[in-house]
Amino acid sequence: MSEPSSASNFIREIVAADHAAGKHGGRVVTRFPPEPNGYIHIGHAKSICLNFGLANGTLGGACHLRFDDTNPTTEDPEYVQAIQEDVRWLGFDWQGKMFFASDYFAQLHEFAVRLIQKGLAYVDTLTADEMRTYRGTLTEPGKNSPSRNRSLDDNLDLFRRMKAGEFADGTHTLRAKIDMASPNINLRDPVLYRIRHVPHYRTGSAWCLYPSYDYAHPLSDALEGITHSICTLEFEDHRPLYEWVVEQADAPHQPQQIEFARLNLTYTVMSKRKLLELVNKKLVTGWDDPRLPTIKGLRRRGYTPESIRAFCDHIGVAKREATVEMQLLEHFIREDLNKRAPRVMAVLRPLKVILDNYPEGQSEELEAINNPEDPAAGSRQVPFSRVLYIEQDDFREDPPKQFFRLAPGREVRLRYAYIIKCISMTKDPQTGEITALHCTYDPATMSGAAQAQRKVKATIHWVSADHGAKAEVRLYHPLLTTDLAKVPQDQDWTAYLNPTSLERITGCLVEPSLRHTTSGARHQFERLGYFCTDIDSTAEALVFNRIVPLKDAWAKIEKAQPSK
RNA sequence: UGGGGGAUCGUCUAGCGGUAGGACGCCGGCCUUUGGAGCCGGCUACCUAGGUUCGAUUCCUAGUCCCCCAGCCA
Repeated sequence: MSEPSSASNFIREIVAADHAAGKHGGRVVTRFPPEPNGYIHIGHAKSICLNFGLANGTLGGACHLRFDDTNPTTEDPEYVQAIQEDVRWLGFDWQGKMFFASDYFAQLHEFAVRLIQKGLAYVDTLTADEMRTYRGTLTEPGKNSPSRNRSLDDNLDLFRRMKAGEFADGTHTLRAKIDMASPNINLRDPVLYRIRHVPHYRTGSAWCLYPSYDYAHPLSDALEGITHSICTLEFEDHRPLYEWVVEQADAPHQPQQIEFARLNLTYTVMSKRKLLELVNKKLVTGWDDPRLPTIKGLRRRGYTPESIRAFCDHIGVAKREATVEMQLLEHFIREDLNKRAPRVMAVLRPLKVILDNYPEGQSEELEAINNPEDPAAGSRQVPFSRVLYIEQDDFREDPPKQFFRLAPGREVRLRYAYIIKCISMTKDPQTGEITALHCTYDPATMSGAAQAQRKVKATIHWVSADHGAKAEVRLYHPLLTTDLAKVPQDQDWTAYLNPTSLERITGCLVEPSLRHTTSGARHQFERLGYFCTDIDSTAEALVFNRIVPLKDAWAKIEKAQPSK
């Protein structure tokens, strides 16, 4: 597995230069600041790898995990728990540096009082609608609120009463006094505190006013001694506000905000709002639905943390908007699993094969290599007998050009076993569907035997009918039928959900060694792909998720062929 | 037509005045008891127009296009 390349990027360069110059006292402290209002996804993984990577690469560096829990109406401890699990599962350790913005509520409040005393904040009684009107537009300056020149004492008193719970939600806000005419709308007296008579999952009912992101975030960073506060592009024009807050509140330390482009992936959704919608509307089975790009989803699907880290290391960090092709993610899980996943044989869509010249009632154990990429993985025994199942796709009654597999009169090798020849087939008289193949096997061609050198064009996988275990296999296809960036905002994006994103195949047959597989185990089903035993799987009812198919040269050839 | 950002192969990304490189993808070939893996070769890019310079993807000027901002969300 390719280890973190620590490929350079503009942020790494800035941090390295600062570190070398002894800025921030030579320290490098970053943070991953999720809001606990949803599960994290691979876009967050990019940020996690960046932030932890930056800190880990520096002597004495640290990366904090900080929950940005300033909005109790949407946040939930379930998410706090899940996010911790996911960060840990990805392979990162915050070394005890786990914090909550809510830890700072008292200090944040003190900073607010100071801002009021400095004449830099005021209590406003405008309603939300009025405030919007007063804010102006992108091209017109805003107007000062009538509350803007309240006396210092009035402000202090009103703010005290806000905190004491004397006012209803929405009636008062604390606003920064900056510039209602600023061309940067974020500087038009942004709201610092709003009233919410809602209990907070951590602070209970201690507070009925909660700080806004623009106020809490920079001060939380400052309080923790964050040196480089890395966030996504949409916060770029909040930076002047970020700096204003830290400066004017006389915070102990000035962190540096740096923005980068968030990750987008083709044919999937990467917005918390949309993911929540999928979960709430039960359009997916949950946050861990294997079709989702959530960490929990990827994990259940069978992705390894190593593959996700390798992916994040290779996509780079820059400021231009980018949408990475899903194939790149798939590349990294294939690369990882090719080296470590044991091979087994499984037939997804079984076609019965009867070896007419193989003695009835007889069976033998054949040796099969566990992983040709890893000699240490050893080998196992696979039972062989007269009646087998092969993949329906591996037989064609009327084979097209370049089809090397089984067809009437043709020969093929059974993996780790004999060469067989198709003699005849039986069909369902009603439907015409092929129900079984009659073949003969050549005993001299046992895999590895001296006379086994005869060349055949294909080797196919199989499972012995009497020995195989039944299984359900779940195949996953892209969540969306289009790139959402192309869908107009006012359109219902769920119309572009792929109706066949989940394909459940029952009646699959897997080799007996898989009977005792445990959930989370990953195997390569030879010639098919990499599969992960699902948590739904039991000894009686095996369930596998396809993580990613193997590259399929034949599928490409077939697709390129003129349809006959 | 306010402000803030961004434009390099199909997709990501490097470049920091000196032959535009890598990865994925795609196309060939070799090899193969997985049409997998591996190996070899090829493919295609500097938004436009001027300027500075011996030399510009890089610096300057003027355009063009794309993204973000008018939540008491983050």
